[in-house]
Amino acid sequence: MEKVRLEDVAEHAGVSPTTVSRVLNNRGAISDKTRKKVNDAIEELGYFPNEIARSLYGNKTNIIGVLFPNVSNPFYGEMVTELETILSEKGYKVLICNTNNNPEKEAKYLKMLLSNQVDGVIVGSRNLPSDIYQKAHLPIVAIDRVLSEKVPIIRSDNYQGACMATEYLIDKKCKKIALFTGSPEEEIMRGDQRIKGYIDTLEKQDYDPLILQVSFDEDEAFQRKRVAEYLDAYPDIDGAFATGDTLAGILNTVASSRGNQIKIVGYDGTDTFLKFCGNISTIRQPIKEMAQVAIDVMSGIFAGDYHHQDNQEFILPVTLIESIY
Amino acid sequence: MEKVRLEDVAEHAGVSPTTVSRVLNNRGAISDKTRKKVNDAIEELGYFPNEIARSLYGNKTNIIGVLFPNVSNPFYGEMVTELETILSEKGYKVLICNTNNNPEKEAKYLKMLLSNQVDGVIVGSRNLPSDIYQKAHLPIVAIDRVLSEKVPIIRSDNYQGACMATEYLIDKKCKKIALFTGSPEEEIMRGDQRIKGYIDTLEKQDYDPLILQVSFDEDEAFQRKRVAEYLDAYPDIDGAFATGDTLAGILNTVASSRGNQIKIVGYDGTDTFLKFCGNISTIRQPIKEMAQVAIDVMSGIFAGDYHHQDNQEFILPVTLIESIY
DNA sequence: ATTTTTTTGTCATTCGGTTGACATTTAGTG
DNA sequence: CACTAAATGTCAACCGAATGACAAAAAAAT
Repeated sequence: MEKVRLEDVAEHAGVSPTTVSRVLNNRGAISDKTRKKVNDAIEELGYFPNEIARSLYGNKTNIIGVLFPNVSNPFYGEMVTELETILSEKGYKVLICNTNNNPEKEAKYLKMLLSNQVDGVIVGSRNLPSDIYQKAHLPIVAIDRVLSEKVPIIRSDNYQGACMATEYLIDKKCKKIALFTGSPEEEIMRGDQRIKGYIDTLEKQDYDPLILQVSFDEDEAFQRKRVAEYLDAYPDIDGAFATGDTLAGILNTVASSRGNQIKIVGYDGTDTFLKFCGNISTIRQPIKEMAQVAIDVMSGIFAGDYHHQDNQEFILPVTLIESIY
Repeated sequence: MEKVRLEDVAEHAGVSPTTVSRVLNNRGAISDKTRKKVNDAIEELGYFPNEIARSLYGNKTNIIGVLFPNVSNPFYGEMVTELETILSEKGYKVLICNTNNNPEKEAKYLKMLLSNQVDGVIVGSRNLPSDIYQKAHLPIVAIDRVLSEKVPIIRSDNYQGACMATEYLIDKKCKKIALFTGSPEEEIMRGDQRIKGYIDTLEKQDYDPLILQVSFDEDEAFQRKRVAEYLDAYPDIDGAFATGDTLAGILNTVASSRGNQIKIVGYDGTDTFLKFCGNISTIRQPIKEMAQVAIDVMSGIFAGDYHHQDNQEFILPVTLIESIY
């Protein structure tokens, strides 16, 4: 069973290749009769145009590269799902890349995407020196990441979300509100917005901030141990804002197993988290909306009606999801 | 900034296009001096070969299509991550498709993948009449799905897993062990292996099975309500096997909020679930290993050393992960 | 029947790179 | 210096389709 080509269709339909092409692309004048002949032949032979050849000629692949740390993380998984769903409806295909936040991998992937002539890239990963992205000279949008001044960013309102979470804990009469984060020291120093929102809100009300770090790089057992140590060291903690739902989940497991009564607010609010942990409150990022905006912005770049202002940001509002029980 | 082509590299390096091609593909005899000249030119111009053109000529795209219901589901998300990681190391790229178990979407995606000349397809979705996959005439492997007799299946030992889960609950002295499933009626009838394992194990020990259905298609609030109704209707339930972790999570939330003491065992054991819900036991499918086998099988098909036996199955063992606390 | 239109065919070129055949130049050896 | 071997260059065909120009045939209009 050989591959069916346009030429085969032409022969089978008793017309010229050009005519088949005209039917396929709705070009020129074609009688209903021939159109039917051609379509029948396509049907009978099970022909479908070779997109590779089309891409080559047209200098457009309709492929979008999607560069994220890890689709197995529900936040990225849901983001990629939303992106893919919207893009697919627009006739785009999605090449997926899991960088694991590894700079070499990221560079390799970016090069791969360029070699494959993708029409654009959506990046939710980080770590590459910004000039690499600038040199790429390709429509790029970033999700919650600063890539370079030239790359527009779509993100949710991290600062506002952190404030909401912290205020919520204060409202709930928590006396000692800790922050649990997986971010590395340098990021905390650099002024992560979620941490900033937490600190600002607390200080405004004369609470003392307490920042506890639980490295993402360690395995789960170690993270549990670390959390337990913190709870031992600060037994008066009765409220906690975790800057990610994963950490909120771990914290919840550890605290409840020890009988600690701690009100927890997580961050992300993925469907997965809501299903798995319905009893933990969280700040929900509007993933679907972010995906939509990312694609709108990229479409704008395609259309050329995007004026390269530097440091463009699209910030979407977050919502507090209170645990039901 | 125009696109850099092989020809431009040749000109810049002062050699012929053929020589550049020879360097790129390690073909023929080339002196170290020219090789360096060419590589320098490549570097200076920031050239990378157009994979589209290569694919066209070579009749091979090195793209694998990956067809799953939904990457936002942690099981599929982790599966896709593992697949992508392994494939990427082998020089393959991954086109991702979220079918949502929608037959039309699935058909559309399959056609798209064929148009894009993918070298193979890995399917974790279902629902298409098997002849469509047979007609596709392309290397295909399925994950936990029967596509047709011709398509090899990689899955974990669902029956054994269900037995382990049920036995565990019996060991833990549960008296009334219910099964919660999201599978539709017809699938239950058809003899889902997880359900069968549950029933067989119970009956062997003279327990009465109790199968409770919570539709996947409903939203979360509705699922909670449904679960609560079940717990009202059967207040003596003290053990539960949920055929998916999502359901286990919901069940856990509802039960603990009502003060019901129920031992729960879920199914899948994704990293996400283990992190979010460390206090629920589950049956872990060896996702990484399944991904590896799927790719090995596909490589076998590529290499032609795969003899088309019908109904080939690769069944991997599962493990029980007991909640830590 | 003749003139217009409308359809369809022919042909060459393009997209960017690969490859094989063959010619030619350069380098290495005795 | 002659002779062989290694290194490059030239050229054309190819992968599968798209497209523009032009010619030819068929259908519709006068």
